[in-house]
Amino acid sequence: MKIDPKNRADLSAQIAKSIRDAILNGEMDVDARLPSETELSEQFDVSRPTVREALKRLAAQNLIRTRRGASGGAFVRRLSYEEAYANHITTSTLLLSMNDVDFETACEARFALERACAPLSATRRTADHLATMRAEIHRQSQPGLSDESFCDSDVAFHRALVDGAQNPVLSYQLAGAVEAMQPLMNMITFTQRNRDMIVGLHTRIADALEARDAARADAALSELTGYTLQLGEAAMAARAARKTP
Amino acid sequence: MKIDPKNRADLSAQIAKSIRDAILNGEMDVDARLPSETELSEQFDVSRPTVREALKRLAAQNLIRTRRGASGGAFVRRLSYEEAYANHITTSTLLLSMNDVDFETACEARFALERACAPLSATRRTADHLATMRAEIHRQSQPGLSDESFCDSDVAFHRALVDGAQNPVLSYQLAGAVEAMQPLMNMITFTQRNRDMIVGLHTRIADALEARDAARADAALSELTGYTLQLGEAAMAARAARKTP
DNA sequence: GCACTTAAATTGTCAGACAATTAAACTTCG
DNA sequence: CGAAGTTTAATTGTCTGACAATTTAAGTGC
Repeated sequence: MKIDPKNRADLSAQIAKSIRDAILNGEMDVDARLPSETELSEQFDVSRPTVREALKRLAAQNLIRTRRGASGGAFVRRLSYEEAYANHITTSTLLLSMNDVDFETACEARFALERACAPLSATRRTADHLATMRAEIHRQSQPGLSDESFCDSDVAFHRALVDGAQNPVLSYQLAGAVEAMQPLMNMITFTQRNRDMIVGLHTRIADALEARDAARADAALSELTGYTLQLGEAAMAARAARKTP
Repeated sequence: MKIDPKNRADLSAQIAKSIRDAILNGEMDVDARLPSETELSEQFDVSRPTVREALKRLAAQNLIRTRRGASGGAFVRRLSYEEAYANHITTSTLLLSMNDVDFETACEARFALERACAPLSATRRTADHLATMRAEIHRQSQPGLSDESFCDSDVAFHRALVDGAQNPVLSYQLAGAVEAMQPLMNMITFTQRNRDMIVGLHTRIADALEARDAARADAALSELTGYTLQLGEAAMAARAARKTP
């Protein structure tokens, strides 16, 4: 396949990179079998544990899967949407939490992207998408719902909105923005008045999509953006005040 | 830290998951040191190679970094934007290529997201962003430029547009959509007439952003969307015709 | 007090072995 | 001959023990 320079530093990382590049460059098709660990160790002139560490790196990125037994081995794996979603969401969440992204920035990004989906969703949403949105609105209206469940439902509502655009690439990119916001949203305490307001806006969005009215959907989303921003800033201010009284 | 159930299957994956969850749940702060490999192997009651495979999985996801020597070890790593970008882009590219996403879908997603950035970029773009865009426009006008270089420049132009929104979260999410399109764009042969048309639209976008005119920017982007779609479909049709003559 | 040496801790790598799993080849019996 | 069961070979998963490389800290001599 490919060899390493004389550089004897971080062998497993080098080997992993070498194989990863081969996959990314399309030199290996989906479901192609990699050489066995023993063969790889001979090819790269390293020990089997080192090869194994390299393969585990690739497995961690969902690039390969392994099977034991005769005619087993490591195989190039088709990256599914579901896995990519999950990966994207954890990375986005981590990125936001580790880099102290402020609520305003995350919120702005999320709603800007959602508004990009709205016109497409107005055209293409199915009855299923609408039903999901209505169901989530109903759930959000239940009294005694915890803040966390309210947020969950909020995410589900917006996910349905985005999925309504019927563009998997869009859904994939949006998932990162919408889901990664959740930890930040969870810091907010939603009073009954807040919830009523949000439910009202959600209803307006659903109504607009039902009527296939992109402009009205956009207007409601715009209002929701402003309102969420307002709630978030109040929550952040309260939080800051508690920390330095 | 945390232990495994009696389940003796895929030990290294289990251990990796256990540690990853601890990091994601915020149980370990950035730069916190994990126990040494020997300690971990005792804690989880497995051998050191198994622990090492688990750690390599985490390293592959940029969750930890390791240092040799006394007071070395594995440390929780702050995920930087640059790394997350790179990760996001390779995943997006792989996802598109492995799942045979058609040009239309990818293109639609990309421009929908870009149009979401345009209004913000019109408000916030700096002279630097404008300068980058102008420079790339100039580069695109050079005669004798290869198709690949033209695409590179196109990506750089659009990246500047997105960065102009001054929202790192937005830039991060957009990077996946814009860069992942490149392999698809590279299938297109850009004639001089195509290029003139695109350069013209780019100029209109840059002019609009310079004038901080969101509506004009949006209009130009909309036209560019249609034109790119048209080029792409022609290229895909030609490609299909070549395959089955 | 400062430069140098030594020691200790830790990851990186290696070699060889055995267990677990799987598919194919082989054998046996109806 | 065919089918069911058995053996065998290939491959990954794990373990043990060892040594090398690297880095920090402690000690030592002047």
